[in-house]
Amino acid sequence: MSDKNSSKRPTIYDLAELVGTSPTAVSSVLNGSWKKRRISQKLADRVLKAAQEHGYTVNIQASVLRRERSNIVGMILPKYDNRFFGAMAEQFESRAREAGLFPVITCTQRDPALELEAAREMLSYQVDYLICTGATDPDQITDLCRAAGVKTLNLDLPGTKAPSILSDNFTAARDLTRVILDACARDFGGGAPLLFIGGRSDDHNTRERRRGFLEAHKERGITVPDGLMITSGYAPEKARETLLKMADVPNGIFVNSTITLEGVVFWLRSLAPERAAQIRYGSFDWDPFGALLPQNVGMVRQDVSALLDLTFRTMKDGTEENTMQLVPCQLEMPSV
Amino acid sequence: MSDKNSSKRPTIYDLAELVGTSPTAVSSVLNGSWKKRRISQKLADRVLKAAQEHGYTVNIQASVLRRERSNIVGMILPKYDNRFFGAMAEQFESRAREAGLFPVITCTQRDPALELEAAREMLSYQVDYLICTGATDPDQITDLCRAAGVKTLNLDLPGTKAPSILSDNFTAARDLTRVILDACARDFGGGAPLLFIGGRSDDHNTRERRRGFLEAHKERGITVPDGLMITSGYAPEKARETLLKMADVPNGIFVNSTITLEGVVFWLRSLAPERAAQIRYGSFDWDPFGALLPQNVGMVRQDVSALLDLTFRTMKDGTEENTMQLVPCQLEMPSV
DNA sequence: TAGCTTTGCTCAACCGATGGAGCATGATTG
DNA sequence: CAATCATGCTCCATCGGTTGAGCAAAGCTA
Repeated sequence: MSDKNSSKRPTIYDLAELVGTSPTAVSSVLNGSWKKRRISQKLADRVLKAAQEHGYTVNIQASVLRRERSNIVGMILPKYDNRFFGAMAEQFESRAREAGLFPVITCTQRDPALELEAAREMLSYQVDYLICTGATDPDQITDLCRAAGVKTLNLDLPGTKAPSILSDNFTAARDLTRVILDACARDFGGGAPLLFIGGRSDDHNTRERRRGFLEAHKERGITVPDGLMITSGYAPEKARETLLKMADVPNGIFVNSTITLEGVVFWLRSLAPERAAQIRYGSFDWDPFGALLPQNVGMVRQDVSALLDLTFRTMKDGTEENTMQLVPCQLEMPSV
Repeated sequence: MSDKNSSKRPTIYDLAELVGTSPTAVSSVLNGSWKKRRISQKLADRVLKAAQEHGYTVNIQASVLRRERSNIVGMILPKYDNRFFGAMAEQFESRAREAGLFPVITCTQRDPALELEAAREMLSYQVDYLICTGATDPDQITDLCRAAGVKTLNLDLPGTKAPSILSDNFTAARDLTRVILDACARDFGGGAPLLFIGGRSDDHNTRERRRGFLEAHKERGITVPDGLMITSGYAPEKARETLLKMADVPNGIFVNSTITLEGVVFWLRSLAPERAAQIRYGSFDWDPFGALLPQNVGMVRQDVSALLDLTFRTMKDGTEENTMQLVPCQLEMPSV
């Protein structure tokens, strides 16, 4: 006993011996099933006291191995490098805990191979449910998990084989575009059409935002040439290089993510102040500092709470159908 | 067999039956110990093929339960809401994977109770090692883990009972303070002493930064009144309220984190442009957009790569001694 | 060809928690 | 007073993978 305590964690067997009872009794006291098992209050108290004193923590591996459900919920996330994903991670964790579940998050660097590997790892952990956030190829993950009897949900990017929950990209993009167009009209008496920069043309959100972008132009009878729709990735450097090489950058820019915005803003810094003053932009995705930059006229802020509310509700429902639920975004305007 | 496949994941027993061999052989092929166990290449190939075809993934719970080491490394992190912690999380994950370990990260909202709960949860997962990042009370966690035979390491905030790895807060703060003082001297011909805002006076990093701040003043023969050292937390709102209430805000401000900077910048926005133009600040912690705000004269960027290099090296060493290793920071100046 | 080594595999115990089945008591009922 | 029931516990198999021990067959040596 004492030698065990010295370096190893106590198990229910150690506690049972200490208290003078059976491992089963200890287990049932510690996992809360003791009333059903007709363990006396007196014994329960003694077990709890011993557990407390010896710093007992359940061995999840053993527990999960034996049970049918693990109560572990997994989330895969592309990155931790912006406020949206950061908030998703934080809120996912706290909601899961509230629901008595164990959250496990892993980040996949927007790499399809890593996404699959991460999904496999989650299956290894015996997750009961997997939330795929911003996955490049969510259907492949859904297939993998379904084969293992694990339900999945697509968050922020839709798939076709499991429920999807996403922001209403179209409407938000249209509204943001209107705001940028208005700002250009107000400050420069023109400036349309705008430039659309960032994202990938094969990604659903980018397509929806582009649709909203075009819709706002169409409303005003403006046509947008193909050369003004630049969707060659989210990377800041890409955006910056593109802008540097571009002969005629429009006055107004629709930036498709805060990560891309980094590149845009870097480019802006390289311009002569007079030229820079002739630029207005808005971005899809919110950042507290980005919101305060001088030429910024609006940012779309995704509603993380609402997205996760819906996510947990859908998870509890247990739906496996290919449904798509949209959540409105907030449009944040500079409070100048 | 077939009915098992329909909803459940295959186990080594299923594969053994499929291939016509023993579970032991399957296990050893799949975990790489088969050469030592003198399994033939031929059998190994057949097992691997079957595993591939049936989408086998190991049950980590079972595997870890039996082994002495779990290869799981835990990290607790206060928040995901800034670039520093985001980068720490991403790089920790990728380095752990490179080393063949399974990373598990959880965030604790700067809440001491949650920190303890998270540490307990990590023990439940049988982590081999726990990295406590920015923990409020790291020693308590070290005690808890040591009782369970698990080594810990304190990252970013030091403890007294386990190795600590942190940024050289003193030097970086002194250098940043010099930069702000220089900017004020250049732009306003004075402006000293500066205001120090953000952080907690009971937190080691804040104390070190304050020491560097005072040192830079002392070099120039400037004394700083107590009223200019405001360390009532990191929250943006606090900083903003404080500044709003303050009678005489100095021209130069040392902001102790990007989170606090949010409050400072918000306050700046509320000033008349002429007044705002009379302010210069620098911040401890880097943010790409924060770096571009007009009155910003410098940001301290912690060297995440170096911090994690050292962390993994210390982890491999297995030291348990109370040592403290410092990593220099980078000082990023606006590239105007 | 007996005796030894190597090759290629299987057996069975085990990790820690869980839950169905079961077994003494003591209390209650007809 | 025997039969029934409630109480308070214990026994044991089990989850899936790992590992030390062991065993049969083939190869090699003297």
